[in-house]
Amino acid sequence: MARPGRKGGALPSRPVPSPAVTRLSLYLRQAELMMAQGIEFASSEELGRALGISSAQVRRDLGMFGHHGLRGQGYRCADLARGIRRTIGTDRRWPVALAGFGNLGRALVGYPGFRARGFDIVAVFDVDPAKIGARVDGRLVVEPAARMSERIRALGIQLGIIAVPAVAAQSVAAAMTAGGILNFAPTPLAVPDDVCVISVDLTVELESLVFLVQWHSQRK
Amino acid sequence: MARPGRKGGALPSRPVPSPAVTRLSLYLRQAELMMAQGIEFASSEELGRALGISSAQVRRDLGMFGHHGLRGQGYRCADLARGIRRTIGTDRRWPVALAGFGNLGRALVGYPGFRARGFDIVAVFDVDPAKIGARVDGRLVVEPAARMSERIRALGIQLGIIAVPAVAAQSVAAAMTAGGILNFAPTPLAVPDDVCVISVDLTVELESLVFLVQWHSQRK
DNA sequence: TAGATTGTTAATCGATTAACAATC
DNA sequence: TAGATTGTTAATCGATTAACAATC
Repeated sequence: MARPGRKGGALPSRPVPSPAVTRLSLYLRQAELMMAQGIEFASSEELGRALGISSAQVRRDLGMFGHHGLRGQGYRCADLARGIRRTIGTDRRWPVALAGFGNLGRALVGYPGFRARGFDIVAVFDVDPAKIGARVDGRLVVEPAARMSERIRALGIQLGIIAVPAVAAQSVAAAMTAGGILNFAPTPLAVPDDVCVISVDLTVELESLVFLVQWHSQRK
Repeated sequence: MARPGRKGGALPSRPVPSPAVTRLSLYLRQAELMMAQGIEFASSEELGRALGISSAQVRRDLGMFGHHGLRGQGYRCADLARGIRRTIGTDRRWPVALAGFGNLGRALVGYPGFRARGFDIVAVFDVDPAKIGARVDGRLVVEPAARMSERIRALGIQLGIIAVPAVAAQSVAAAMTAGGILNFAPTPLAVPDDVCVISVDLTVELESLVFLVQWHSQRK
């Protein structure tokens, strides 16, 4: 989603098959959690309660993607998790390229949630000569941004993360010839039609929060 | 959204007055950018084109919050920026508390976009004795998480950021007695009715991206 | 069977778009 | 004035909710 947003606001990317996709990730996580707790079946009511989503919404979302439960019993957590992974496409691992090895880039390389969910950052790029050649996580080396396009092709990478300053983001995006880009730069990105962009804009989120806090306190 | 922010999916938080709020931040940034370029007036068409939003949407969004243009001329960038800041509540600075001084926490403290937009991280907390007492950014010291609640009250802080592991997030949220929480932990948060939560879930975003990439390539 | 819960329909709600009269 | 662009209406589109028959 380019959620102009939720999420984030990317420029040309395609129409999203609805917010249901985002919730699919939440159902997956919840199903995994319940499995780990030894729970075999979860009803739409239980899944929804844990996530703050109505049971009708849960059933509709899951049905929409062909994930079925058993009447009277609910959804088998193991099947549901496996099924959602297949729907999302994370029933295999995805190599990821990262552009920008600043504070945020460093945090993303070390983010445990990515690896645990099937994403491996396998290449890191920066323009800063002082960073190029630096060891990353003990297993990678920061490469020059000028090589990015070539390396992405060579490694068969389809996903990229942009964690560079806003002024550099557009040119980095142009060189990031991947199928999908997760953009953390606070700027809209113009990309070819066949590239999907999801933007995560930290300042926008914090500003939305401030608005909510004020709006909420005024209405009391 | 509690974006779900969008974004994300937070548990009890109130209904959001629509995605228009998120776009307000984008209009603000664009208006500031245009001002910096010496542009006095911007039409809804120009604002929209720069952001990938239709001109009708721009006019409706701005009108909804009482921001008016001049027929035949467009919106005066300076007035628009000032007006949106007032609507959002960022016509003043906001002190922010940060819980969790791991990789992500460190990146957020140094994130230039926050400071530039009126947010000052004025207190940082962690449970790890090895981190407590550490200098942050040359101007702060990591404080013990046990003191968080008390310190937030003493400093009059209304905004908090949670950047701790998922297992710890719920208890941290309970101690974070702020009006609004920006949650980076990949877990739903249950908070009192008068606390707003926006969740930013990095894994969910990357999973949505993978789904989009696949969906997009299948439809060709 | 009785009890529980799905899958799906119809109704509602909300957000977006198209169009154009108003007006600077 | 003529040209441009807003503000707003009505139409459309999409997502959510409520309800319940189907069925395990």
